[in-house]
Amino acid sequence: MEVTTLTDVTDGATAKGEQTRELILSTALRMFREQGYGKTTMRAIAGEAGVSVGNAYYYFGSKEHLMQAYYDLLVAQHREAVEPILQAEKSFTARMTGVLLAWLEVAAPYHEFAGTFFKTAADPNSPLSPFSEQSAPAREAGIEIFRQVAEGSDLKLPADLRAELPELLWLLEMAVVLFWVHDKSPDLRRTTSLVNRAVPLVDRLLRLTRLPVVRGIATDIVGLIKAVKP
Amino acid sequence: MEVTTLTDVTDGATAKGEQTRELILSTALRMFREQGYGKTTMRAIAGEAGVSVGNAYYYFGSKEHLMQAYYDLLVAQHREAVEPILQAEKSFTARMTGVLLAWLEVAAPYHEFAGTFFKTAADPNSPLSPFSEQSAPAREAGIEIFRQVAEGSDLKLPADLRAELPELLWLLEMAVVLFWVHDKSPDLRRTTSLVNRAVPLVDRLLRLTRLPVVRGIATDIVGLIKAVKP
DNA sequence: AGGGCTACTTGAACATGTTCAAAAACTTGG
DNA sequence: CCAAGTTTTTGAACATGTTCAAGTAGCCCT
Repeated sequence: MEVTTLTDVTDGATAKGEQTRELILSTALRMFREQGYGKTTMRAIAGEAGVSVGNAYYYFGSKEHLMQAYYDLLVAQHREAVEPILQAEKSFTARMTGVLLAWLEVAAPYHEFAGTFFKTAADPNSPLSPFSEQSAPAREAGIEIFRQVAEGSDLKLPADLRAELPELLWLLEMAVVLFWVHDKSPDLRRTTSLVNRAVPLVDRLLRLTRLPVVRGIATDIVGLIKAVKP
Repeated sequence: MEVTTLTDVTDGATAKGEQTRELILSTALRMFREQGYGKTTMRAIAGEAGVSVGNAYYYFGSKEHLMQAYYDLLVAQHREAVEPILQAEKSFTARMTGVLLAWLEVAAPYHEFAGTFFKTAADPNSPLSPFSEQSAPAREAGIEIFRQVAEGSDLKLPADLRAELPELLWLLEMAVVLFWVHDKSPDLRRTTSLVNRAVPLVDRLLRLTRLPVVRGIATDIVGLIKAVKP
C-alpha cells in the first residue's frame, strides 16, 4: 500500500486517486459506525472527507458499494484472525467454533448497522448479495476457509459428503450471521451460545454418518444438494 | 366487508375511506406486478389511482407498507389454498409438500418483485421482518399451518420434538422462500424439485429419531433451540 | 514549452420516497 | 339546516441517493 509520486501503471488508477478512495472509504466507515448507515448521508460523507459528492460516486458506484467495500475489509480481517486458530487447533469442533467466534469478534463493532448490509443478502437483484455472480470471489474465499477447517481436522467422512462440506459449513455461517444480525441480547450472548452449542452437535451429526442408516440419508441429502445447485 | 352509506363506527374509518384504501392498494399491486417494485413510483401509483401522493401516505405509512399489505393478502390466500390439502392428505410428506407447493403457486405471479419484499426480512430494524415483534401475528398464523400439518399426519415423535416441530417447519418454509426468491430457472423448476425431494428426506430424518443414537442428538438439538430462543 | 491524453473533481440538476400544514368533504349533535 | 368536530385529500416542500456535463490537474510525447 505504498504511496509514490509515480503513476500506478495498473488499471489507470493513480496514487493520488487511490488516496482519495481510501479517504472516502475510511470516512464513510467511521461515520457508519458512529451514527449508523441510515443516518449517514452521501453529502455528509463527502463533506467530512472534504470532497464533492460526485467524487464519492467516481470511486463507489453507490452507497451500498461503500458497504460492500467494508465487507471485503471484514472478510480480509477474518481471514487473518482465523489463521492462528487453524494452526493451533486440530479437532473439528475447536476449529469450527474458533472460526465462527472470530467472525463475531471481527464484526462486532459494526453489529448495529450490519442489518442494513444483510438486507441486500436476500435481494437477488442486488450484485451485493452473497449468492450473486459478482460476489463469487468473496464467496469462494469464504468457502475456502471452511475447506481448511474440514481438511485440517480429525473428521473422517464419506467422500461425497466431504466434497460438499465446505459449502455446507459456509451456509451454516450465513445462518449464524442471520441470527447474529437479529440478536439484541447484551454482549451478543445468544449468538455466542448458539455457536458454542451448535458446533459440537454438528460434529456429532457428521460422525453419525458412519451408521449405515444415517449414511444412507446423508448420501441422499448430498445428492439433493448437488441436483438443486444452479 | 359490506359497504354502507353509514359511518363505520369502528376505529374512525368510513366506508369511503376503506374504498380509497383498497383502490390505492389494488392499483399498487397491479403496477408492482406489471413493472416491478423498483420501477413503480409512489407518484405513479397515486396518479394511476387518481389520488394525490399524500393520500397514499395517509393509508400506507410507506411504500414498504404497501408490500406488507400484499404479504398479508398472500398469507390469506395460502391459508385458503391449503385447506383442501389438509383435508385430503394424511401422510406427512403429502401434507408438507402440498403446503409448500401451494405457497409457490400462490406467490408465483409476484416472483419477480418478491425479492424486494424479502430484502426486509434480513433487516432487524424493519417492522416488516418476519422475525419482528410486529409480524408476530402473521408469523403465528404461518406456524399454525404447520402445526396442522404435523398434527393431522401419521408422524409419531418424541414429545419435545413434536412441540418444536411447527416452528421448525416454518423455518424450513422460510428457507424454501429464500431459495425461491433466488431461483431464476424456468417455471421455478429448481424450487419445485427442491420441495419434492427435500420433504421426503425430512420425513425420513424425523422418523429416524426412533433410533436411540439419533434420538439423543435430536433431544439436544431441541434443547439448544429452546435455550437460544429470545 | 505546448498539445493532447487520461484521470480526477466539481456542483448543479434530477428522481423519488416522505412530510406536513392547510383545505375540502363529510358526519353528527342540536 | 347549521356549527363543530372528524376524516380525508391535496400539493408543495423537503431529504437524500444518483447522474452528468463541464472543468481542472497531472503526465507524456514531440
